[in-house]
This record gives sequence, C-alpha cells and structure tokens, in this order.
Amino acid sequence: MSGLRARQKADRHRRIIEAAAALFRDAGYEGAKIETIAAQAEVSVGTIYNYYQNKGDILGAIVSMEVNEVLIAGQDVVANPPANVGDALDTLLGIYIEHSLHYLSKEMWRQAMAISTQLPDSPFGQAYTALDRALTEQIRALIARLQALGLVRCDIDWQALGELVFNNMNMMFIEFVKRDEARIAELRAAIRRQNRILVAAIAV
Amino acid sequence: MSGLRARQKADRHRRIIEAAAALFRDAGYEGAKIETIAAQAEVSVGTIYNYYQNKGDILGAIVSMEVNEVLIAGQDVVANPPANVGDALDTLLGIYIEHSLHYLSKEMWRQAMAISTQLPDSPFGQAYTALDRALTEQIRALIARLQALGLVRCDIDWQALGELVFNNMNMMFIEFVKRDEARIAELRAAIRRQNRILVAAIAV
DNA sequence: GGAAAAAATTGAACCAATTCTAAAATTGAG
DNA sequence: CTCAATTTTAGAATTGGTTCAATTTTTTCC
Repeated sequence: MSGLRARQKADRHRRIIEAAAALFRDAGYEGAKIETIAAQAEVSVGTIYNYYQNKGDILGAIVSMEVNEVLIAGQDVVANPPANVGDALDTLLGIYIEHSLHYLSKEMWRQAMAISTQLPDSPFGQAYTALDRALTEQIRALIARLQALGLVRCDIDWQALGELVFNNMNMMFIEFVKRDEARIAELRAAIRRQNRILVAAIAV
Repeated sequence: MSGLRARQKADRHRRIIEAAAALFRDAGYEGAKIETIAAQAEVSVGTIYNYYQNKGDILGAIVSMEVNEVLIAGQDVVANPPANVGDALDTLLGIYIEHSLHYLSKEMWRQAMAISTQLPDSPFGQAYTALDRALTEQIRALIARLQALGLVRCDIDWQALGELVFNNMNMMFIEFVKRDEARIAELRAAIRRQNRILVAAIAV
C-alpha cells in the first residue's frame, strides 16, 4: 500500500507546491498560470487537479504551512508570557504579524483571504477557518494563563475577550495587506493602541 | 449636455443593476452570466463593460447602495442614542446587522468581501474600503457623543475604541456570512457579549 | 512472471469573463 | 436638417481555470 506510489505522490505534491510558491511570488497569484505551474512541476495540468481541487487550494496549502509555523512559535509565548498584560499580548500578536510575510507576499494573503470568504466550504476555505479558530484559541489560552498568573482579573470573560482581540488584529491585518505601502511597525503600533483600552480594563 | 443622453445612460445603469440584483439573488453571483444580465437589462455585453469595469463592480454598486442606506439609518442613533452605553452600541450595530440581508444574500456578501480584498484598487475595492471607514467613523461618532453626554469616561481613546468595535463586528459578520446556517440573533448576542467587556471598561 | 483491477496521468475540449472590431444608431451643434 | 462625434451593438477572438475520456502506470493476486 505504501510503496512506490506513495513516494511518487508525496514527491509530486512537493514539486507542485514548490513550483506554485515560486510562481506566486514571482508572477503573482493571477499571473501564475496553472499550465506554467504544471510545466515547472513536471506534471500535467490534469494531475494538478487530481491533487488539488482548484487553484485556490494550492495557495491554501502554502498558507496553512505558514500559519502552522506561527502557531508553534506562539506556544512558547503562552507557556512563558511576559509578566505584563500589554507586553504579553503584544508579544504574541507580534509573532503572528512578523512571521506573516515570511513565505507569503501581501498579494498572496489577499488572494488567500478572498478565497476563504468566497468558497468557505472548499477544502481551503474550511482549513482557513480552522486556522483562524486555532489562533483565537491560542490568544484565549494566553489570557487564561495570565488569569492563572494573577495578572488578569479573574471575573473577565476570557473567551469573549480572546475573540475580540483576535478579530481586531485580523481585521487590522486584512487592511494591512490591502495596502501595499502599509508597514508592519505601524500595524503593530495601531493594534497596541487599541489593546491598551482592553489592558486598562482587564489588568489586575 | 444633460438631455436625453444622460437620461438614457441613467436608465441603462438602473436596468443593469436591477437585472444583476435579481439574477445574483436568483442564480447566485457565479451563476449569473454577464450574457444573461445583458439580455435581462436589454443591453449588449459590450455595453455592460462600458458601464462597469468588471462583474465585481456591478455587485459593488449594489453593495454600496445597501451600506449607504444603513449609514443614513445609523445617523438617527448617533443623534439620539439610548441612555446606556451597552444599549447604544447594540442599537447602532443592530441596525447594521439587521439591514444587512435586506437586499443582499449571504452569498452576495461573500463575493463582495472577497472582491474587495482581492482587488483593493479596483473601483469597488476602494469604494468598499471607504464604506468600512464611514461605518467606523459613525461608531466613533457615537462613542464621542456618549462621552459628551457623560456616559463614557472622557479619558477613553474614542478613535481606537471605535476601530476596535467596528473591527470586531465586521469580523464577526464575515464569519456570519460564511456559514449559511448562522442566525442573526446569535450573531448579535455574541457581539453583545464581547462588547460587554468594553462597556464595563468605559462606562462612567 | 503475468494478467486483471485499480489508480493516476495526460492533453485536448469546454466554459464564462473579458476584449476587440467594424458597423449601426443616437445625439448635439451649427 | 446635416454632419461629426460619441455610444451602442453583435459577435468573434482571447484567455485561463476546469473537466473529461482515453491512455499509461502501479498494484494485486494467482
């Protein structure tokens, strides 16, 4: 069952993703023709559609890798948060934001976000929603941790608060990728300013 | 200059929008072929492209009408807000949300949102961003009004707070339109729960 | 080792948005 | 009323994502 066929399959997956990632970066998502990706990956167009339901799912696979890395990096912050609520939030969200343009260009993010709202039931659409939820859960976990450490009032609704913080950051990030000239430093500063209101309300 | 030609132009605009709106609702955005819209509106395909840059811009025109109506309705709340911070926010956001599915189906919203992130520099992309900003400004105005009425602490950063409230609502709304089975009542309840944290922090 | 079954690959065909072109219609100015 | 400018029109051409029937490769089983 897991012989030559499985190895070839994994290899083709890899080749397709690598070819697509290079072309998306190089020519942009729209500019990257399936035909070109196929040629670069040394498979046929039909094979690509055998591996991914549509063009968006190829991008989706790349985005998922990126976000999963970020989730791993975030675990450290949750485990050992700075001893100050504002800094703790800033550190975690900072990791998300600073990582974000590592593998993905703003244009790729725009496309990924667009596809995830356009086709919420496609494989990628569902995966993207799951990733958002995972990020929300991590922020919630951080807040719960800060509560356990006695840094956040324990009567605070950490679930609602986690959502609030994530939703705000995510929306700010969407606006950030929509403007090519927007800078990461300004994005972080704006989010810090918004979170300051919350921090004042929830810190012990 | 503004004789018959201008009237016919306005009339064609109207016919195209009406035909498109009906078809988008009926067959969905993807299902509505430009050819069919053209036939329904009694113009040619070329004429549609003379009036709108692309299919998305047609949807954009419909979305803009919807949001502009909502902005008008919101003015009343800002002028005469309920004498309670939580209720005031709930009333304003409630208007936005309750109106939202009046002319537009969830699928139309999904497409509109997708296009606005996918093509932020297209006519519709820019218009959509402007509408978001207008909604944010209205929320900010409400908060400033509540401050003036002595219901909100005056040391609160109303600009950052307005953004925070809008961003959270908008993100919740995006998730709402992504799930066909999601209900308006639940959406409002979730947003109320999140805003409760803020209200506790800012109310006098 | 070889035949039959199962799975995967291929590239040509299909579809809908968009663009383009040449002809026809409409308008406003003089 | 006539003419030049602008707009509309029909439809053909283009483009790129997606599908599909035929073929090839891999596996399974004897």
